[in-house]
Amino acid sequence: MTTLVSSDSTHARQRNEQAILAAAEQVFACHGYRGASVQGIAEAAGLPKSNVLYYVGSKRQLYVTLLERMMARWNAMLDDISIEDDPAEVLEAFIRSKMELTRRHPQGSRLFAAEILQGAPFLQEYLRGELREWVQARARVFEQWADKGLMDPVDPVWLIFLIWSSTQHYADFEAQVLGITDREALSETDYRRITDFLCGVILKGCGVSAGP
Amino acid sequence: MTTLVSSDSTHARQRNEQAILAAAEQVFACHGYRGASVQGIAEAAGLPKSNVLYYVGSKRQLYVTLLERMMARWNAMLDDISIEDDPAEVLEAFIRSKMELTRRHPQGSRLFAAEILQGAPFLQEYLRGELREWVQARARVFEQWADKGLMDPVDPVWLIFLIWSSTQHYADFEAQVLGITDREALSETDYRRITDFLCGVILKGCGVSAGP
DNA sequence: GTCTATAAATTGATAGAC
DNA sequence: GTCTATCAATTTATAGAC
Repeated sequence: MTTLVSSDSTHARQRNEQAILAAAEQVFACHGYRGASVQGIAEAAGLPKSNVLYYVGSKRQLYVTLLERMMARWNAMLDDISIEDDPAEVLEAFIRSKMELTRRHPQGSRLFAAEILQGAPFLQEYLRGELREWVQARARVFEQWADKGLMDPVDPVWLIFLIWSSTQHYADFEAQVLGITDREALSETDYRRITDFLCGVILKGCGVSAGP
Repeated sequence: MTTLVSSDSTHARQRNEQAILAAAEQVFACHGYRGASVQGIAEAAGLPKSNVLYYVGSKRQLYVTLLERMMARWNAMLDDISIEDDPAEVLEAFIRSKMELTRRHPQGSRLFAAEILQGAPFLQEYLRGELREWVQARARVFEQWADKGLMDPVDPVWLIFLIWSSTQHYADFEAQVLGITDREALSETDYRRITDFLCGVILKGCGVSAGP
């Protein structure tokens, strides 16, 4: 009995929470933390405002939950590398997985951008800790590749930022991309072509040739 | 007499308006249109809220004024090119002037990013009109260069987006860049090195060799 | 769990004293 | 020109009926 009831309410809870998270990601991405209103999120989720606050506690908690979900997606993308790996394979996989994150989670990507844009008040710790060490570990590998003549001696941190920025652009500046290219949306073919373009230019640009 | 008085008030007006514009650019860039409050802008400008509204009319007018100022800076950067020009020179000048815009006007660049992030409600017309034609005109020149074998046959629009995104990144994601590189600010030397890096990788990456 | 009502603070904007 | 006082609307959040 309790099982049946709690099963029903659990389903209702899960369904509502998912609707709220999706709606909130869109609204926070569009207007930033301060610009987003719980009212607006509730309307986008098709629920009364009170229900939204009942489920998520507060606007602040909701925002943190969304940031954490986006960080989890981001971390799932970051696999380890070593000097023995092939530079071309690693850089290409790097670009492709980052672009896939943009394509699959454009709202989350924009939410992340809005957070950084306001000075990253909620993500300072993550940026200066976890993420910084990840970047520096990769940078060291890139430098060793350059020492072995496998790629040009470019600054590895600027290279990582180049990959991040050029892929992130298609989420954050989607409105500009669509306006200039006169599209309603980017198709999977568009994404494939853009990714191929970025792989081609960036790999060639830092002197990495195709794998063995 | 009238001249003297109006001269004084004109100076006061100009001084206050400049303070308001600078403060508003910072606050709008940080929190977006909806997230910014006239109160917050007034505090940043060191003026009472009423005075801000007295000078600029309304929050909306202030925002539009700032967008127009940023568009003017942007347009001042966009010089014409033709098939006779040297691809290496043009692409390098393109990257350098865009990076200079980022360096000189980081707040304005972030304001622009926040506007696009929310779907460009105020800039739709500009994006689908003026800017789109400018991009397509350049794209045609790039294609003719590729036909003449002066550069690789890459999609010119994706190439323009690559240049825009990789330079814009150092304004929009400044908080991330500073956090990861453990800096307080980017120095002029940093900007020079990043610009050199981007010129090197992008020009080499699309098969453009150094000028004659 | 769901909803209405409401509290307490803040929003953009204006009126009017000085 | 500058400021205080104030408007109506909206903000986050909670209390309590059902």
